[in-house]
Amino acid sequence: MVISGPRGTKDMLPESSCRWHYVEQMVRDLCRLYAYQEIRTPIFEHTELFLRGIGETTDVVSKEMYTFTDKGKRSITLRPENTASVVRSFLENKLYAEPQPVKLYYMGPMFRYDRPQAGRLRQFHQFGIEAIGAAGPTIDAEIILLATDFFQKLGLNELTLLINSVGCPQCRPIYRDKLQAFLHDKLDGLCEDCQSRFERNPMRILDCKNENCQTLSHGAPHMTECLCDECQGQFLGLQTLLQAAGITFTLDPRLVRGLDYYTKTAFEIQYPPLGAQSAICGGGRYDGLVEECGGQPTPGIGFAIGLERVLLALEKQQLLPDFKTGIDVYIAPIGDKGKTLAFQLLHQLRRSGLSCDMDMMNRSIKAQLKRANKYPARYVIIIGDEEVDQEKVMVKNMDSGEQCMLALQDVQSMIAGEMDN
RNA sequence: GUGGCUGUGGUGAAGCGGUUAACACGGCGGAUUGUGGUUCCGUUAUACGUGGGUUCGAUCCCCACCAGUCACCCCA
Repeated sequence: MVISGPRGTKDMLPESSCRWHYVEQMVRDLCRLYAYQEIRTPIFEHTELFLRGIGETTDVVSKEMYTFTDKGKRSITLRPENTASVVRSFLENKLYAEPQPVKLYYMGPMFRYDRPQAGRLRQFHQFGIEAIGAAGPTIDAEIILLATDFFQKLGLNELTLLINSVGCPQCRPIYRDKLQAFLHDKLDGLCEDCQSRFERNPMRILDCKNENCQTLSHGAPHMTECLCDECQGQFLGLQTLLQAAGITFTLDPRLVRGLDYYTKTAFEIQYPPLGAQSAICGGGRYDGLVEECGGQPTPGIGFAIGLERVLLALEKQQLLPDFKTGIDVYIAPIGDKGKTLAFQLLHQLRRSGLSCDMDMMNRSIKAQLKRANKYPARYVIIIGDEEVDQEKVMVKNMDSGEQCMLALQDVQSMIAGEMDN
């Protein structure tokens, strides 16, 4: 019986890993452009970090974490997202002592115990940005721009940018009260989910897809109508900057992020053709998180992009380039005498920087040429008894079909020379 | 976690109570003597997701489980 991989995980086979390299390279180039540096935090953390950082009542923490007890009886959790870890690392490594803001990016696997679906895996990969230490709307705008730039560079259009403000500890409670007051006498008409949301997170009720709930919540006050001066300033400032940068966005008063730590700016980028998993990027400000994790009050903002979803979108739009699998030289020995020489030549050519392979299957010359063609290989070097005796090899150009006998020591320079043209 | 749909070889797929379980692609080999990409020929493969049940008999019917998928939930 063959053992299968765990549910919700995926192997990245050679063809797909080329795609990952492509996207990852884009990430690295872009982050360099925007002056963000890579941080790599552990894949597991003390469970406590996520409980405190993300919030115990959130779905992610309450039902989606991979938590286990290690041999030292510590409660350990595979990271479901990376912001809490980055903030932990920021504090632990005293990055607050470095020039502010600290601009970091990360890429790597995250884990959530969810029911798998296309675009939703239990081990999935995110590229994320965290800018810690700056409060104003400029950094918010920069981060949103970085995200939209990323998608644009990949050629991805048809994206929707939604922005909202979720307020701060000053104004959110006031709004919450107002909203609850509005919904109070409608409570019985709401769906089961929404009834439980009423206490836990009433803002989510506005987001419910249930028709009845939609009707009942119609006319409810919006967070953005209740923002305090500071939050209002931040929100308007961001919009001005985005407009100045020529970014089109949609104000979505119902946009709420799922993690407790978000304050003020919240945004999401969607790619609608992906269906239910259309959220391809989500982010926002988390001004209270650093303090929550035991540091000085420090503002921060970040986003995370789901790379599997990006890849799905690129596939759908046929935006993935052809990745070359070809090699420079395939060496085809005929007979035992040729093999040793072939192996020597293989090694020598590789050391000179040419990508090479040779037959290891004892195939006929014909089959070897077929193999070389499949790579495809630009040159095939044939080494039979004749060649060995004459200390020469046959070099065949697979594009033109031309071939010539060359002395061993001339092979590398001949190929290198031709390839330069 | 809830509900719907699906599950045949490496891949795409026919068959739907009794079949040597098609076909295509791929893989491998060959079409004389040491030469590829097209074509032709041959060959290959532990294929009916797993476990029960109904039946004389199950790939086909029923149940459970597993997995995928879609939607919900949530989110990237």
